[in-house]
Amino acid sequence: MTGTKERIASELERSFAEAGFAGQGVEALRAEADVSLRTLYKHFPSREAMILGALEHRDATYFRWLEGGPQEGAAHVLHPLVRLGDWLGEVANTGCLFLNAWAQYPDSAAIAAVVRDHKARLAGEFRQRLARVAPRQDTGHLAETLFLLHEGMTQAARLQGREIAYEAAMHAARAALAAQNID
Amino acid sequence: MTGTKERIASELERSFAEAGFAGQGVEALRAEADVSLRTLYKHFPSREAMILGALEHRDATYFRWLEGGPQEGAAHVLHPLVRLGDWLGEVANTGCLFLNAWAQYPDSAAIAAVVRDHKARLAGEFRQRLARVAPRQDTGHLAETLFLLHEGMTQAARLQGREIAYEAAMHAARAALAAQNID
DNA sequence: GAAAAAGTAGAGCGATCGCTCTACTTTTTC
DNA sequence: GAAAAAGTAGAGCGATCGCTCTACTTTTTC
Repeated sequence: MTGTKERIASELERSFAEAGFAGQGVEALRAEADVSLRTLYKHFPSREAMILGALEHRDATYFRWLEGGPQEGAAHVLHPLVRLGDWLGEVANTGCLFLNAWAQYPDSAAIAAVVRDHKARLAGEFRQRLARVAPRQDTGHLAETLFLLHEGMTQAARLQGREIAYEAAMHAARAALAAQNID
Repeated sequence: MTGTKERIASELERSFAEAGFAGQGVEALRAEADVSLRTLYKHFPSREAMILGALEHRDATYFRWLEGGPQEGAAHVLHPLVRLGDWLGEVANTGCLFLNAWAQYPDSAAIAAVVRDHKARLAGEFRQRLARVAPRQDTGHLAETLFLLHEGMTQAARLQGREIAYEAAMHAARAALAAQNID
C-alpha cells in the first residue's frame, strides 16, 4: 500500500537520476518501476507528480546520507561537504537532481517549492552546525558561504572532475573558517 | 546573410534564457525570431542546432561582458565574480544557460562539448588573471576555487537571492586570496 | 469466505512536436 | 536586368507522449 508507493518513488528517483528528466517518457518510468500504468498513475497522478515524488524521496535519501560524522570543531561544520564529496564519488556525479528538475519545469510552482524547501533545509544544516561549534559568533554569512561551496562543488565536479572540485571547495571552506578562527 | 543567422542566434539566446529549454517548441522559437520556418531551419537544421547556436552566442556575449575592469591586484582576479554579480542583478538570475541545456540533453555530445568548452575557457580566465597578478606563485588550485565560486554564486543566487550569494562568494574569494597573500 | 481494494496488461485517445515541402515573393549578385 | 539566392507563409506528415479506460486477477480486510 504505502509500501508500493515508497518502492515506486525509490525507482523514480533512481530512474531520473540515471537518465535525466528529458528523454524518458512515462512508459519508460513505468517499466523501470515494474508496475502497471494504472498503478503508477494511482500513486502519482501525473508526470509532474512523479517528479515531485522522486525529489521528495531524494530529499530524504540525501539528509540520511549526511547523518553521523564528527560532532565537534571545524570537522563538524565541514562534514556535509565531505559527504557531498563521497556522494560524487560513490553515487553519482551528474549535477543536482533538484536544480535539473527545476531547469526542466521552470513554470511549475510545485517543483519550485520542493527545490526551495530542500535547499533551504540544506542551508539550515550549515547554520545549525556553525551555531553548535561557535555559539557566540555571528556565523550567518559563513553558513551562506558553505552552502554556496556545496552548490559550487556539485556543479564544478561535473566539469572539472570530482577530485579537483572537492579540493577546491574544501580549500575555500577551510580558509573561510580560519578567517573566523574556527578550527 | 550571415547577418540573418546572427540575428536569429541572438533571438534564440534571448528566448531560451527567458523561457527555458522545455515548454518552448520550434514554432515558438520561430515566432520569437520573426522568420519563416524554412529560414530558421536553413540556418539551424534541427532543434539541437538551435540550442547550440544559442549557447555559442551566449558564450561570446558573456566573455564580452567580462572585458575591462581593474588590471592589477586582487581586484583584477576578482573582476569576473564582480561582473557575474552585475549579470545576476541586471540581466538574469535563472541559473546557468549552459548547465540548463546540458541537463535537458544529457545524451547530446555536441551540447556537452559546447558546455565543457565554455566552462574550460572560464576556468582559464581565472588562471590567466592569477598568473598575471602572482606570476611566481603556484595558483592552480586557487583558480579552481574561484571557478567553483563562480558556479556556486550562479546557483546560490537563484535560491538565496543575488545579494546573499554575491556577498558569500566574494567573502570566500577574498579569504582564499588572502591565505596566499594576494591583495 | 465474501466484499473491497489494489493490482496487471495493454489498447487507444487527443494533442503536440519536430520537421519537410510546396508555391510564391523579395533581395542580391554581376 | 537576368539569374540565383534568400526569403515568406503555412499546410500537413509521421511519430511520440501523457493519460484514460476496459476487462480481468490477485491481495487484503474483517
